[in-house]
Amino acid sequence: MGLVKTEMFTDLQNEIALFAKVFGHPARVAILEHLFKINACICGDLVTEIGLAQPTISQHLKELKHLGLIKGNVEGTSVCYCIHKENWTKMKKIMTQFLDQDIQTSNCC
Amino acid sequence: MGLVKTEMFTDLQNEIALFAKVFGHPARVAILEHLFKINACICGDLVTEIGLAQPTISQHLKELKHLGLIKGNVEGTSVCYCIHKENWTKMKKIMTQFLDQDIQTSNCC
DNA sequence: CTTATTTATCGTAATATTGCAATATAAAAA
DNA sequence: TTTTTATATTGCAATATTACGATAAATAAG
Repeated sequence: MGLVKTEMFTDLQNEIALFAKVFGHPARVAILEHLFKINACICGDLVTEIGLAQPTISQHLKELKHLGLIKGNVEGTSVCYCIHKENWTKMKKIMTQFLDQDIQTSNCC
Repeated sequence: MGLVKTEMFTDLQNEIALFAKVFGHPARVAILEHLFKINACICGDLVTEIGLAQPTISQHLKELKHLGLIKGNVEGTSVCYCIHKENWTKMKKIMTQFLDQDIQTSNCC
């Protein structure tokens, strides 16, 4: 099928999965790391920085933007992208809570 | 293509993406949450707990096990699964470092 | 040994993702 | 206005993922 049955899960579980999915590609990880490193917003430099074709980068940027993790600012012919701080912080809270679940002493294994 | 060009990225970027990808499905999020909640290891109860078919759950468990995040213990005809603590902690460190990148004041956006 | 029980594997259909060439769009420069 | 530059969109081929029925494998129970 290739079709996720989202209706079987809680909103939070689906939200965690959506955030995780967007981090599930190294190009998007690289894009985000670069946006963090180059504090000043970067546009098409990402195409040369990452090694992928321009349409591919554009598509990855679109997904990151769609989830609200980055924002883009049109500057002439180019577009300046940067991290959407508030949304990043919100996302971080959700993901950290998931990762930080208490590991108690287990009975088996 | 549907083919990720992993060779263009660092080992760390690929590792982050792999961990994130496994969290990118709500069923696997639900499985992990349940394993954390039910401290004692759980086997096929996951099939009834989550609503998916047995082969589907088995497949998701396999992926989690393959990444080392859970381990399974055979107990008679059933298998007891639980969180692999050490590996979970290692993973958490890597993911947290990624999520905790410093957000400096940006120039645009 | 035979039969249940539980989990894993195989095979396959439906859908999603990735990557890029070609092309469209939009704004700046000439 | 025409041309250049930068980015987005479209269309498509290759591959990956998801889900599950059928079935295998392995152990327990009778």
